[in-house]
Amino acid sequence: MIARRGRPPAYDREAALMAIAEAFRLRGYAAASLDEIARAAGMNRPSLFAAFGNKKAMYLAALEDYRRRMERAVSPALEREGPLGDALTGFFDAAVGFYGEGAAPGCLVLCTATAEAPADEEIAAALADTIRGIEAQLTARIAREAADGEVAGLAQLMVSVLIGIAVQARAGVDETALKRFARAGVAAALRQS
Amino acid sequence: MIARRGRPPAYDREAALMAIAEAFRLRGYAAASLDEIARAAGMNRPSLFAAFGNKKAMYLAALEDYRRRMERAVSPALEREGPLGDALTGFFDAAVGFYGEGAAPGCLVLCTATAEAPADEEIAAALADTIRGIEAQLTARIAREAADGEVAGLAQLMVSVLIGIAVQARAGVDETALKRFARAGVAAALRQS
DNA sequence: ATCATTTTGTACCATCTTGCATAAAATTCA
DNA sequence: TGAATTTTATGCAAGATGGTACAAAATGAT
Repeated sequence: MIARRGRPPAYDREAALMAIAEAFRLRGYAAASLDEIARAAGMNRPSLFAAFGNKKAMYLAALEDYRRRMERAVSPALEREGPLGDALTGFFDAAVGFYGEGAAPGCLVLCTATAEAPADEEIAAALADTIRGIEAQLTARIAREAADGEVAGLAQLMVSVLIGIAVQARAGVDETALKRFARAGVAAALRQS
Repeated sequence: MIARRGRPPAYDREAALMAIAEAFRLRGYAAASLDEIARAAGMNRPSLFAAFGNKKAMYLAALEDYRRRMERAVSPALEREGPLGDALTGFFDAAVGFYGEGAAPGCLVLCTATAEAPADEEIAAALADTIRGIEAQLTARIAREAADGEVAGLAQLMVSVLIGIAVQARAGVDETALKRFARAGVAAALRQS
């Protein structure tokens, strides 16, 4: 433990970042005020600024953090050995669970960054990177089992299923329906591959 | 033509509503200011309020109008007689074209209402209704050709492809890639049905 | 021509928002 | 104990925002 001088921070950076992400997820980027965010994080505004920079920097940090947490939540199921269909089903079940956590359902990136993307290059880049990252991970996993010519198409289809889950969770579709839907999608896509 | 008393309006209601929808699509609901909206519509704020009500009423009217225009743009291709695959491909091509129009790509409903849905019941209802409407239309068309047991799953998969197109268009994916992706999705989903 | 009616346009207000300045508080080091 | 350092907390300032009041303008009716 390195002894730092000065008054010690009263907040835990990881917990604060998660609370910030939750605040943005509940209200969207533009509608979330710094007062709300500060209250959610248990900090006051000057501390927020000192720790994370201005509102956009907070949002970009929240997007990045959320993406990492999402990956930690869904990767184990996807990377598990065994039939591709089981891995994909496990992946989507984990995603449904992850998107259902917290005060508001849906994906922070896919449901709030979309609103701001055309007006802000960095947010658009974060959105595009997140989708590309998901597609890359799905592609790598699918390539272990499927025929070469079908990998890209299958991966893109699975990306759409994930996006569909994120958006429909936001629209109020309950978790069991989303899981059933994911299973049907996987079954339809893998039929005779 | 009914002769109305008083000074005649200087705006065309349909054109104004379309401009309002475009303004919201470019910036999202919360970030779009009434000044921007008024400028886009070629009206000033008092006229805007008189014509469409407050900001949320404007947004709900824009969502409804956008949904109608979307339906007009994609229905003909979907309802055309012939192989289901061709109908679906035509539907998605039309959707890609529709989502690519205007100043910002992506779907007004699927890319901006998602941000506000948890904080506003009416917007959430508009989002859910739009998705349900699309699903119903796809279900009806698919039921004309596919086996009973597969209709629902196929329709849900196609809903996801559409949502995936909307979001990925917003993320900057170009139209040819989106159309290719839609074709691959249709092919994968219809294989051996 | 005058009045009633409806829309337009300017200006305005109250509120909220972002971001920061500044002083108090809590800690380490000498 | 006192100086240095870092965080917290109160509060403030500049600007943007949603919404409206009110007078001018443009039309139909009498």
